[in-house]
Amino acid sequence: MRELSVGEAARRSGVSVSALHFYERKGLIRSLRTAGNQRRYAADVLRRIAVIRVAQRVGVPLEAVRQAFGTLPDERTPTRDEWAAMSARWHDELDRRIAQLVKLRDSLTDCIGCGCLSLTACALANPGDRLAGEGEGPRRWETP
Amino acid sequence: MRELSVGEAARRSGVSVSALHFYERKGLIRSLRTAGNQRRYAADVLRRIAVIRVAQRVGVPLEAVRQAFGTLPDERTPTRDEWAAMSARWHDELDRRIAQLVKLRDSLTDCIGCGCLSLTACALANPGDRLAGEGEGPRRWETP
DNA sequence: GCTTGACCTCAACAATGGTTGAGGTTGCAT
DNA sequence: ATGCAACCTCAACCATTGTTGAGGTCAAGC
Repeated sequence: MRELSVGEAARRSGVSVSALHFYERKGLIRSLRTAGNQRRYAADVLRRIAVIRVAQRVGVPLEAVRQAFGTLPDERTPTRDEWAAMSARWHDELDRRIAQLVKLRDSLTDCIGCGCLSLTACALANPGDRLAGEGEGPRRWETP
Repeated sequence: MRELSVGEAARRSGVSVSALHFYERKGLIRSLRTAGNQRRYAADVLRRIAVIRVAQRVGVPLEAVRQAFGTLPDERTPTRDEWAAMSARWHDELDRRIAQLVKLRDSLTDCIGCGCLSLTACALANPGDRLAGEGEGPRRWETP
């Protein structure tokens, strides 16, 4: 069986049929149609869905995934190398997220020690690593 | 200055006034009111907001934060120990998220090697660590 | 005492990521 | 050839996390 119906794709990927419709509307996946207008997916749709799920687990919005998929060929199913390149980018993304969380966790540990949770020096209160406030942002909060 | 107006709280925490209103509606923060019905925040609101931001960065929904805040005293401002207990829980949560991401990243590395991205054995396709499929979920996808 | 900026409430709207339902069609098995 | 599950489209709806605007009030300086 070279092509998948929506139902099969849904069962095999673990996402709902309506989600597949939705992804298609958003340009994340693509379907061929039978004479009777029913969707038929090439096998690579399963990889795409897997990537979508990975992205969602790390908080990457679908629009970003769509753009990442933009580097894949549209008509033919991607080669192993093309997938590997995409995977490598996700790997880097994961690295970044992990580093961010580790930093966050360690900051939190420090904050338990110091009693703070919203100081200028506290990474918790400073998202995006824009720590040095430029006039705006959190101020020192005088401990009682 | 023992009490903060919305504007001050917003400037010092880095979130918008409308977000503060929103958090209050959702029961995440609490305000006293002046004779003229304007909000006045106790200083601990800044910590609460910091915690909210941490939570959001790791993908915890506000409702969960509200429940976590349920363990804090409602009337009096929390003691350092009470905050520390909360922080410890967040620390554990962060640990879990980090472990998850690391696993995800390493799985991805493996997948680059094996060329897979949606196999039964692949953690990427199996969120929530429910790896052993019980009949449902992803099936092996025969490599070409 | 008057102006001005900060504040109030309430309702509507926005983006994301879908789900649900109505109303109709396809395709496989018997 | 007919019945039934699976499919189709389209529109409406849902939760989350806010923002925007209208219409009105408060408070502090001049």
